[in-house]
Amino acid sequence: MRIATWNINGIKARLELLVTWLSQEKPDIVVLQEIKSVDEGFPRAEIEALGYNVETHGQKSWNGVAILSLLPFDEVTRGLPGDDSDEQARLIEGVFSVESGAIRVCGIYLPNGNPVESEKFPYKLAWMRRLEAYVAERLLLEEPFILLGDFNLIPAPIDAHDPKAWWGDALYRPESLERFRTLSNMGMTDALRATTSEEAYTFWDFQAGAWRRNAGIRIDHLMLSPQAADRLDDVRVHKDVRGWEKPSDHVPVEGQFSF
DNA sequence: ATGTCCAAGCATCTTGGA
Repeated sequence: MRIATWNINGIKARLELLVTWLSQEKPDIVVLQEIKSVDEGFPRAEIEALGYNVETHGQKSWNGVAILSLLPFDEVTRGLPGDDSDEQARLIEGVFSVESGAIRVCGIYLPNGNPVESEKFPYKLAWMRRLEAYVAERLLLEEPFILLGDFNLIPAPIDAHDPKAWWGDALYRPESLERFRTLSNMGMTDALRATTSEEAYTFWDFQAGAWRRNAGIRIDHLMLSPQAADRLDDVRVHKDVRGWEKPSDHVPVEGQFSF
């Protein structure tokens, strides 16, 4: 089974790109971030035409997440618990049946957190604390649980072309990395790093010729419960998609599993 | 030095967000 994450940066502007990629790759499950659309505005018919079941958790203008799946959904959960005043659409989870039982796939768009001096940075850290509580509950289920998406976090120096330039940014500073490490310490495995110690960027800014200079960062991750990590075969970053017509600034990252 | 792109609105540019 192939399970992918992709920050699409606007579903309406990228529909053609997404349809091309889905038709070519036919992944089983895809989580999308930054759909920048309300649920009613999501172009579900075009994606359903490719055989996908579609569940969205959108909002106007910003954020918004979705799951596309060739398998039918057994359950869908929208939103991260822990703060009733939080109206940002950043989490959607689906449960699917496979031969060995159930798998749980949770797509997230973790807050960017910049500028660090603004209220956005404490919101990011608080969101990550809430995510830890959520993950702790999921781990108790002892099922294959795949937490994937745009984490807006650079885990280590190898994950940036110019780590010194990023140090201090909300994506790469001690408070953020401490929260990310906590997820690891709880038992969630960084799938890409379980398969390679090579550079593997997933984002290249639209600005400053970042793609041309390969000035990328790795911020899109698959984090796996032990039961999911046991079934991981490989991880593939679809780097070539960044060079396609009218690309997103992120590329798809795909985990291959023996489910 | 700055370089880009998307969504939305009392709109055809401006603004906020990344």
